[in-house]
Amino acid sequence: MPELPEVETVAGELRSLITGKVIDDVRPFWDKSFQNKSQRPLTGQRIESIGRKGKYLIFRLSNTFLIIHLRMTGQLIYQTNTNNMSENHVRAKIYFDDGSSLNFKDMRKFGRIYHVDHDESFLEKVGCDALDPKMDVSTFTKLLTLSRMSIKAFLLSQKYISGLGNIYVDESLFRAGIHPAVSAAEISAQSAGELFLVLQQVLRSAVKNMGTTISDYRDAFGNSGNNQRFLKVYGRQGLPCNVCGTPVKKIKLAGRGTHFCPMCQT
DNA sequence: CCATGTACCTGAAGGC
DNA sequence: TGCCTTCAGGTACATG
Repeated sequence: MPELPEVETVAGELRSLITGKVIDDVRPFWDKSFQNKSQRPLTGQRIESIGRKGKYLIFRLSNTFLIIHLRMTGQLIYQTNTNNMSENHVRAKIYFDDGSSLNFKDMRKFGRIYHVDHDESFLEKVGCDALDPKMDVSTFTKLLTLSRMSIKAFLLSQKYISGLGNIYVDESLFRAGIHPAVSAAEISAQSAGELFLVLQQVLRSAVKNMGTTISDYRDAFGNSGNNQRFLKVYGRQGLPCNVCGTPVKKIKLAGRGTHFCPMCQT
């Protein structure tokens, strides 16, 4: 489920909801969902700030960090005594000393909460975030030349540039007019530059739309996103391309369902 | 280096 | 109604 825009939406909401709160307890209900890699106690630590790198959420605490990846179906729902929330699929709960809590719901149990001493070493293999100012046109263009993978696989791999997933890769390649099977290194500098601008535009407008909900994604209040209304190829297989009318094709590439217009993307 | 398959999980949807 | 297969926003790991 969640890619950069969805994680960014949740991060922004949690920033105003739980920054400054003090953790009373973290309780897992599915053991694998919470991985404690620190000797230090969580109880009594304050949430100092909330950040994000790629699809990872980073809670900076007084002494340690909580790092959360939602994988396919993870949700972080904020709960107070005044709102009621279904307890279905709750895999872990973070309790605060004011009685409120953050609920980690995850139907498929792929998501993880890590408690670690250092965030940077834990995330060192994750590439620069796609919306980080350090990622610019010339950096992106140079990165492409490093790999002969298909551009689809390149963008999905989180080690060069992070935050993109299956939906936004397909949407960006469509808007840039690039066939998903083209090898990254053989894309011209000119068209790599265009791709980068399109990529950022697609991500930014998805953030404005509070993310894309296909089925499971919900924000911290349990609400769906709105960006699914603006998808041009993802999930539109068999329907006419809204630029040229050719039916949108769906193939398997890099192990994932891949949607594209065979006419517009070369 | 790269592509492919499998594993991790649950549930929805489609074919028969 | 039920049974079976396939698929799903992600990633780690094994195998040629």
